Amino acid sequence: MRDVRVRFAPSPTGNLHIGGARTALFNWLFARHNNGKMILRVDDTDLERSTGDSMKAIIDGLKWLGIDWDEGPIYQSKRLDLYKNYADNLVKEGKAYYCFCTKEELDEMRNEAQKAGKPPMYTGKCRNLSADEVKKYMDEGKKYVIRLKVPKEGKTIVHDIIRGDVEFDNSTFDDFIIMKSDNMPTYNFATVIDDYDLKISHIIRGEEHLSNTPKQILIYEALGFEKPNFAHVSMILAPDRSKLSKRHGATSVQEFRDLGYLPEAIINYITLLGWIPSDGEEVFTTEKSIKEFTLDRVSKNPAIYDTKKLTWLNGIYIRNCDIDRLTKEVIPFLINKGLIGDNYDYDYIKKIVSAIREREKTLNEIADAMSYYFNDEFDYDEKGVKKYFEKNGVDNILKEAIKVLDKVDDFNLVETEKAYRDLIEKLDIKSGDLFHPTRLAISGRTFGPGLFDIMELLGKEKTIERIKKAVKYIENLKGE
RNA sequence: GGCCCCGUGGUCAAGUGGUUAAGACAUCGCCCUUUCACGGCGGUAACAUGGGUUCGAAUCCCGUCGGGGUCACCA
Repeated sequence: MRDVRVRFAPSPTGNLHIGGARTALFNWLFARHNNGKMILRVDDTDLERSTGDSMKAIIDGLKWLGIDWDEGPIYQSKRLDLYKNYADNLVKEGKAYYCFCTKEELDEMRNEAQKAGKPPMYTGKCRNLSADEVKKYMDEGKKYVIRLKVPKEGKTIVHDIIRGDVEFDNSTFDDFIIMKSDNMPTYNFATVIDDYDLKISHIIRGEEHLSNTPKQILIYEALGFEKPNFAHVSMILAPDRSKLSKRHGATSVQEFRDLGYLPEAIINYITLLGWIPSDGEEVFTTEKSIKEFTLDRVSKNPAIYDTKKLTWLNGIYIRNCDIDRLTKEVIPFLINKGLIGDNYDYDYIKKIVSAIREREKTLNEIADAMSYYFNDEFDYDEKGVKKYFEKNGVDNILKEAIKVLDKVDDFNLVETEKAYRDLIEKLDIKSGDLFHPTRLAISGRTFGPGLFDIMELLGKEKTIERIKKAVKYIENLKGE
């Protein structure tokens, strides 16, 4: 087998969506598995729609995910001479020809074909123009494109690693354009030339390109190039089985990042959309997928992405994440929510993160769950109030709690718990009668880390202050 | 519309002629527990459909239906 060289070739017309990310990932896994090279190429021959911002977004997205490349980015727009030369040669060899048809003429052709109930194909009007005619039109300065002479008979077969052989009848293709009138190559033409020029061994791309592949093969054959191997990965669909778009919520890796997902969780998840290790274990490192990744194990079915599973995976990665890294990841979310400013106490935040992380699934959720550590003004959970604060005698229990907590000198997890346990015994109440209202008083919530963890983190002063405030609140409730 | 791809529970997904049709997420119930989460145990739930081939089909063939893609001087 020749050296493995693969490429990811986005067109810079938007950000990196999860489908593109998965295509990049599968290329990358394949390259790394085979000790091959990964090449990043930018298919920017559409001058109208290509933007630098979008390219930057795609590169950022890839880097953030940890997908790197060995060569590139290579911009097609900077290699125009290459395409032009090959196109001119094809014309010289009689394998392609100049076409001077105008947009209006083409539209008319299409309309007539439609009327006749035939597919809207180019009729080959300029296919047999004489040299004189060509010269005449050229001299007149008429705009032209270059079309490939497609054989009218025979079949073109795509040998696809994932799908097997796929046959196409050549009669279903017309003489398609390879060079546009602005001297830019069309996608199919530029792709073939670059893939050849860059010595790409395996073209791994989305299924939407499968129908284009026979055309590309026709170009390979006209040019006399050796063909690469093809593998078309199924598409990722929205939950309603339609094509992914903005209305389906987060679809780009940037959006998932802003929602608080970790890159390794996203990588793990999108790998799972079409591939699974031989042991069936669904949580795995990239080392493992690199080691095991082969194309013949890639699924043919289109996949619908399910954020629930992504979220579950993210929770696992959050729980296993290095605490310093996790803290650093959470801080921007905290700042964003206005919970902390630029001068923050890193060690304090780290302690809170470590108390909270195991019950949250995204960085965003962690930041939300941390609010009461920084913010004294919070509302009590409504259901919690009904359940715990409106119970007879809670105010007295909490008053007793204040007294015992006040006597705790070393205000830590062990000592506060000891004080509480003693109080429960003394008052002869159930632990929940004290724990639940206290939790609500100091955090406003009915769930969260262990009660004494919260107390220790909050410190004596704030803990007691908040319980006092809750007592007042409860007395107010009774007064009404 | 022509051509092409795909069709196993709500979702991902094992399975390649003989299985009680795995597993994971989600969902439901129970257990653990000061709460929530984690974890553990258990439940509900699938071979799109009709014909073949075969002793025997989720697995092979054909039709139908459904979904998707593509047919541009977009990529």
